[in-house]
Amino acid sequence: MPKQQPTQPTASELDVLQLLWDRGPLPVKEVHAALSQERDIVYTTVLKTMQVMFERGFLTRESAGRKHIYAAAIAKEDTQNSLLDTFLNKTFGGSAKALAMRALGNYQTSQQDIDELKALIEKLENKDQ
Amino acid sequence: MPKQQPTQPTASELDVLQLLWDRGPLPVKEVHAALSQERDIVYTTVLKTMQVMFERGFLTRESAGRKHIYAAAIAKEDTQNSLLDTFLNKTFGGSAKALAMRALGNYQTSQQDIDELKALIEKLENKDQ
DNA sequence: AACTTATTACGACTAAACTCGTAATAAAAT
DNA sequence: ATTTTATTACGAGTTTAGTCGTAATAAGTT
Repeated sequence: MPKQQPTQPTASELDVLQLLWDRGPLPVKEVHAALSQERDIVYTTVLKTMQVMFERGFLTRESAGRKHIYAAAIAKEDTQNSLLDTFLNKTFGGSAKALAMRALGNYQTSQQDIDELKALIEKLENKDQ
Repeated sequence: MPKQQPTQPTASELDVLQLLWDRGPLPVKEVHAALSQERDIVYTTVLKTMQVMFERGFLTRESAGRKHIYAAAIAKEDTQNSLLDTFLNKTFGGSAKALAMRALGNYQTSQQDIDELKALIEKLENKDQ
């Protein structure tokens, strides 16, 4: 089901994508500002990363005066699905159930989370038969 | 909850670990034989990988005549938990529920899987209150 | 003991991701 | 028009993982 992109974004590319998915198109300056709050990183490093991502087709951009405004060119869900597929196979031998149960068992779940999960399971159960 | 190991195994180190977790302690020769069925890989590449893993503390070994028998030194569940934690944060913004639902939605689930999930959710619900 | 073979040890090469410094460019300000 | 400033472009260095070839070692064989 998950659509495999030609190549997957790397870890630091994913950092950039998360930002653009969250906040919409941004110039390099703002991406740098945001990432700087998390870790030490120089402006040109972010710039270079985003230029490479543009070449790789992960970002689009448009000129606004002297600067470029970059936007995510790949969908958040598709990208997550692709990464999930890889991770699932490498680490959990492809067992979605094992992964799901571990995730739920290891972390807090609110009552609302539980309700959503119940609804999903209901749906899966009906789909099956 | 997931115990963070000093460092995490890389992709090809994980291949070795999966084998040792499945089949118990093995000499390099057998690990190479098994991995060769999946992809082209030279004996000394596997040897080197396992030597590095030994230095990193991921494997133990004991001498048996001229050869070494290697065993996994880190537990499967702990390792999966650690990798899951990293992946969850990087790719799903730390939302275990989002990850679980996506995994379940994207892949086939048997009736037995569903039953196990229901049981887990039941348990979570009771734990919460 | 010399020879063959199985295995390990070691070092070097490659590729990818990441990083940053410097140069070039283009806009804005004087 | 010249200077300053913001931004991009480019290239090179670093690190990590992965790969493999060759040399060394130790066991088994003749």
